[in-house]
Amino acid sequence: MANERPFTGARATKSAEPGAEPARVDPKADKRERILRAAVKVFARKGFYATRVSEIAKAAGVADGTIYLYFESKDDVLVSLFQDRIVKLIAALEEAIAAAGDFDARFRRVVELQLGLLDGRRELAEVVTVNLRQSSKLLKQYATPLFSQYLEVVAKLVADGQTEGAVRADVSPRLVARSLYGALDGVAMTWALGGGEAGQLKKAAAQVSELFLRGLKPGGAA
Amino acid sequence: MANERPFTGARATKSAEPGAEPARVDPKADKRERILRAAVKVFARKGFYATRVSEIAKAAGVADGTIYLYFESKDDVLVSLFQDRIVKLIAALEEAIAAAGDFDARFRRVVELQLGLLDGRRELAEVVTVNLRQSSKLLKQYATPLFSQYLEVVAKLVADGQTEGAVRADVSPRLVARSLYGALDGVAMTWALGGGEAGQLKKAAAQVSELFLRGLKPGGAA
Amino acid sequence: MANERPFTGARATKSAEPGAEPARVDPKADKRERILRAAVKVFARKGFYATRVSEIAKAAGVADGTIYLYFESKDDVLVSLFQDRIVKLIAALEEAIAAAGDFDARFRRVVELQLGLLDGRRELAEVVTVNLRQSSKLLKQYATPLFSQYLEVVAKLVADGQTEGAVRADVSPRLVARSLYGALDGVAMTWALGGGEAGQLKKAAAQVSELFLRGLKPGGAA
Amino acid sequence: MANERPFTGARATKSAEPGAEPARVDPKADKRERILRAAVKVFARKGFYATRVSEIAKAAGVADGTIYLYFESKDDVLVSLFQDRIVKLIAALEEAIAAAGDFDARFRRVVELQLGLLDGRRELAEVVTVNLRQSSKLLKQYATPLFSQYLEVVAKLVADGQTEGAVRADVSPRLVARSLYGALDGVAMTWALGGGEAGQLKKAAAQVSELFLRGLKPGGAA
DNA sequence: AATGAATGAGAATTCATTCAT
DNA sequence: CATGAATGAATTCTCATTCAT
Repeated sequence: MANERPFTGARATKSAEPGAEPARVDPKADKRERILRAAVKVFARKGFYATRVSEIAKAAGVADGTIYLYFESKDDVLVSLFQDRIVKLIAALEEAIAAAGDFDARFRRVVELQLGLLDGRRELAEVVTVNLRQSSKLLKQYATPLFSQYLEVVAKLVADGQTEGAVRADVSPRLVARSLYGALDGVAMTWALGGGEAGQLKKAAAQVSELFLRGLKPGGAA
Repeated sequence: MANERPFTGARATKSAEPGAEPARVDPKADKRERILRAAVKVFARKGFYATRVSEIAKAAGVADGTIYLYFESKDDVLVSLFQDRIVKLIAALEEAIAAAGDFDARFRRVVELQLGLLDGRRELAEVVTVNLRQSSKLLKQYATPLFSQYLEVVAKLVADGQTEGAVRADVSPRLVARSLYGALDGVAMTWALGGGEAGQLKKAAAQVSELFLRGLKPGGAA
Repeated sequence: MANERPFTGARATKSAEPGAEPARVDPKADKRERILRAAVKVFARKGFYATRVSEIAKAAGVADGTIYLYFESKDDVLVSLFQDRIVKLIAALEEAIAAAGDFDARFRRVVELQLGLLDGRRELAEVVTVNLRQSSKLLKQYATPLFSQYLEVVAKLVADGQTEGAVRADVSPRLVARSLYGALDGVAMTWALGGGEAGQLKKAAAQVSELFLRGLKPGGAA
Repeated sequence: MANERPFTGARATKSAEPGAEPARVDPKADKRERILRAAVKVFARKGFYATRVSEIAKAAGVADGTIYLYFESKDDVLVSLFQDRIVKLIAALEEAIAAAGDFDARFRRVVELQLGLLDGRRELAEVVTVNLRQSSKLLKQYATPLFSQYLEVVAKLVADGQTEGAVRADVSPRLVARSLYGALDGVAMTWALGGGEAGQLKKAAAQVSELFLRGLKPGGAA
């Protein structure tokens, strides 16, 4: 029961990223990935707490003890899942925002990106929308900073939209970010808990984008 | 080893409230309430899984065993929390929607209602937005039907708005309901995990309403 | 919550003894045996229900959890004790009966065998005569088939005696088997609950054999 | 958890036998009987340990707490069952033995008496042969003296038979008593755990008597 | 006497984690 | 690196018993 580990990016993971592009996945990263992928499957089916470490091990085709060569603890598996994902997501969002286009185009890309990453991956979506809230440790210790960073990126986009005149001045960018996060999370969760049919999230993305963009447009009181 | 209890409103609680206003809280309901209130406090602080039944008992000022006179299990405490709340919420929403006013007014009331019920109750908000997703049993067995009912109510409101011509015909009412739920949930969660300062949720409600109402208004492509 | 396991010889034990003489006790069987032997001691002293699993573990020199690597439950420890014993007993009885000799000789061997296996093992005798009746599960689920098999073996011996003319035709072999079982059980129980002095059971065996053999002999109404 | 109470006939039972013949059962004794009768039913069905005090109460049609007005504890219910029964049995045996007749007649009456008291009462027979061995307290604290007394009565009968010349001199009366007890117990137990069909025990009694009487008869080595 | 709600000690079992091989 | 047997702390829930009514 290792407790109160302050947030740092470093963890048990011994895969000492040897710089360079990860063109060639080394066997270690390979096994780590295999474990994470197995964890997603099992978490989605049984929830974080009901999942036994031995089940993850079995699903990954490794021995129980092997999990601990790549992760500090069961919690750490979930934390890693979260971090791997959100770090990549933030990077992708920043890239999408940095690319050419007006506010609407950038906003649409942001929405599409987030739902697109989950479309066709029902299990991952369930883990992201449900299971990530199941570890108190993750929530209270690791999630906040990265989550705030995520919100900042979106809030920045909206604020820039205001500067450009593409967004009403009387909305709080941060609140829009929180609402958008929530809307996308809610849409993905209901999708995952329902059938999780491929393609539907992409379609939903267009509607959500439209809804928010119209909602943010200047002029004409509601 | 009573398992797989199909969803029914009935639970361990033996207090068969015979309608009428709860003018005179019978001691039983009183104790049940005390336990639920204590559970909210502890769940919010430690999360559902990290919460010990004995902690709830202590916080409620009863013996451990007493919990089991009113609830079937620890899970059932959370389930009850959820049910008590969502049943009341749905009723309140239906009332709010049935009251006079155009679509905009009704929509605003729906939003205000939901955030208003949480404003000033940080702990409850945290339980509702975070902890309710922590019991797999709740999620997979109890939540779905009631949650669907909730979505239906909101979707119906939107669909009626379309009939009235107050809402664009090209949005899916159900998707709007899912988005709105998510947005409100996201706003409440970030509020609760942040300070949870009283009054802020109410203010947020106005902005979220505005955002959605504008987003739903017919005419002028985004 | 694995329940209602139908009777099979297979249990938690993973040690698949591949026949052969146990010349080389594998560590697993070794530990299982250690646990069973410890259980006999503790059951005899405190009774099945008053015995704590932790007491068995302590007496066996293993951790509490280790018990569960070899047995499904506390009940299963008793069940295993019973099965291991009665299976061996039945085999030994069949062997004793198959060996040369007239009915009297075979009957005497059967009696000596049963009391001989307990003589000098007071604790085991107490467990067999008293504690085995303490688990309802054992009694109602596992014991019956094997116990019936035991009765059959003895009844068969008596029936064959009738064929040979060594036993009165007007007794029910099955009833004789039930009576003999009871008599031996009663003698062993009173012996165990009294001092359990070594050698006494053997002596009792001769008298009990004599009593039954004379009782079964044809001719001369009682 | 009242412990180590030395054996005395007195227990919680407040029904202060008011001398006189129990011609008119007072309501108190009535309720005590009701509870005992209910206990027999439940013990037979579920075993002593698996039986809940509340189940006995329910079966007896009284409140849980009422049990404790008539008995000190759950153990005491079983102990009382045992004592009530064995005291009456011993008295009846002594009476049967005191009555006119030769050894054979008296022996037959003794056997008939014991099996006759159980014939047609399957549940009682199960309780007597199985459940009475389930309370360590009963076994180790209360049963021994009364059980010894029972054995003495039978042993005395056999010893007297030897004096009369009706029984071989080379048998131990005490061992015969132990064997007979066991045989009757075994017959009754197998009867109870099997169907427990009425009438069969009486028939068995004749055969068991015959078996033992022939076995005890002097003359002609086995 | 009778009730039954409340108590709280108690115990079987689970399972994350370790570490000898 | 990998394994998986062993550990033992930790926790839910049960149920005999009490006692205010």
